[in-house]
Amino acid sequence: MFSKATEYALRATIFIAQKGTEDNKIGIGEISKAIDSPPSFTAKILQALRKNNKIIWSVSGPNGGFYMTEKTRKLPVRAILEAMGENEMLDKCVLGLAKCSETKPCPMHSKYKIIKEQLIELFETKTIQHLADDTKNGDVFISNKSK
Amino acid sequence: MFSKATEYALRATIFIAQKGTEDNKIGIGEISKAIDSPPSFTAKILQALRKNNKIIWSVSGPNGGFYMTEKTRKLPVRAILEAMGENEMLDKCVLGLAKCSETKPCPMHSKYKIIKEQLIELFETKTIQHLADDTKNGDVFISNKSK
DNA sequence: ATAATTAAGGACAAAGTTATCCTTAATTAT
DNA sequence: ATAATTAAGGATAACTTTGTCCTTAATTAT
Repeated sequence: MFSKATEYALRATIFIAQKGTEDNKIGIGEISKAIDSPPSFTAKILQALRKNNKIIWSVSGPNGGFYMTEKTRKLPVRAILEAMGENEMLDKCVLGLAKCSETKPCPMHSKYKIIKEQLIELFETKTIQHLADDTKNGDVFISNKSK
Repeated sequence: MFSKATEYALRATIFIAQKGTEDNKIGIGEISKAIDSPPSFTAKILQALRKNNKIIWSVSGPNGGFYMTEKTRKLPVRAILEAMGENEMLDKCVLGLAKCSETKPCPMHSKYKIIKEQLIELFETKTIQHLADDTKNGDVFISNKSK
C-alpha cells in the first residue's frame, strides 16, 4: 500500500507518540531498533516530518532526541501520509488514468471509489494518539524483527 | 495503489478483451497508443501475462498480435494482479509489520482489514469481461493521453 | 523460397527508492 | 571553554522499477 519510507514514518511516529515527551526524548538508535528500520534512513524521514510538517520535534545534544507534543499527537494519521507525499495515492485512479472522473469513470471507478472513501475516512479520523494508545502495552514493534 | 507495470497490465488486458479476438488480433502499437503506455515496456508485460499466466494469447507474424479467448475473459481481475506479483499488497500490514496478525494486531489492523477485504472481494468478483463491457462504448483509454 | 510483418527476448539505460557514511551544527555536562 | 553526545544535512552507493533498443524467432503473403 505505502512506500517503505511511509511505513517507517508511521511506525516511528507511533513509537515516538508512545514514549517521547519533552523531558524524555528518544534517540534515533532506540527508535530504529524498536521499529526495525535502518537508522540513517529513518533519521532522514524524521527530519522531514520535523522540518516540513512539524509532526514531531527534536533537539540535538546529550539527552536529545525526538518527541511529540499533545498537539501533534492529536493530528490524524493522514497528516503523516501528507508529509510523506502519499496524498496522490488516495485520490488516484486504480488504472492510473489521468482523466478518470465522475463524468468519465474508468470501469473500476464506482466500486473502487467507495473503498477509497473508507480509507480516507479511516486515516482522517484515527489520530496518532489513538494508534499510540492501542499499542501502549503491546510489543508489536519490538517483535517485528525476530520474524 | 499499484505499480505502473500493473496499471499498464490492467489497461492493456481490458483493451485486448474489448477488441482482440482470434481473427482480429491487436498489435502492441495499437494497444500502447490506446492505453497510453510505453510500447516496449508494455510488450514485456504482455509477454509475462501470456507466458506465465496465460491470461492473453498472441501470435507473431503479419496480422499477428494479442487477443483473448472467452475463457480468459471470464477470469477475475485478481488474476491479472497475481500475474503482476501484486498479491502481497492484498494481505500486507499497512505499517509493514511482518508479525501483524489477528492475535498480534497492529493498531490499524482491525479497521484496515475490513477495507482490504472489500478490495479483495472487488478484484475477485469483477471479471475482465465485466470491465471490458463497462467501457465498450467509451473512450476512457484513448482520452488518457490528451490530458 | 523470399520478403515482409509482428511478437519474443536479451542487453542495457534512465529514473526512482532505499540505504549508508561522513561531516557539521546544536546542546549539554564537566 | 572543552569535550561529549546527538540530530541535521550532504554526498553517494545499492537496488528496484521503468523504459529503450536491437536481434531473433515465428508467421504470413508473394
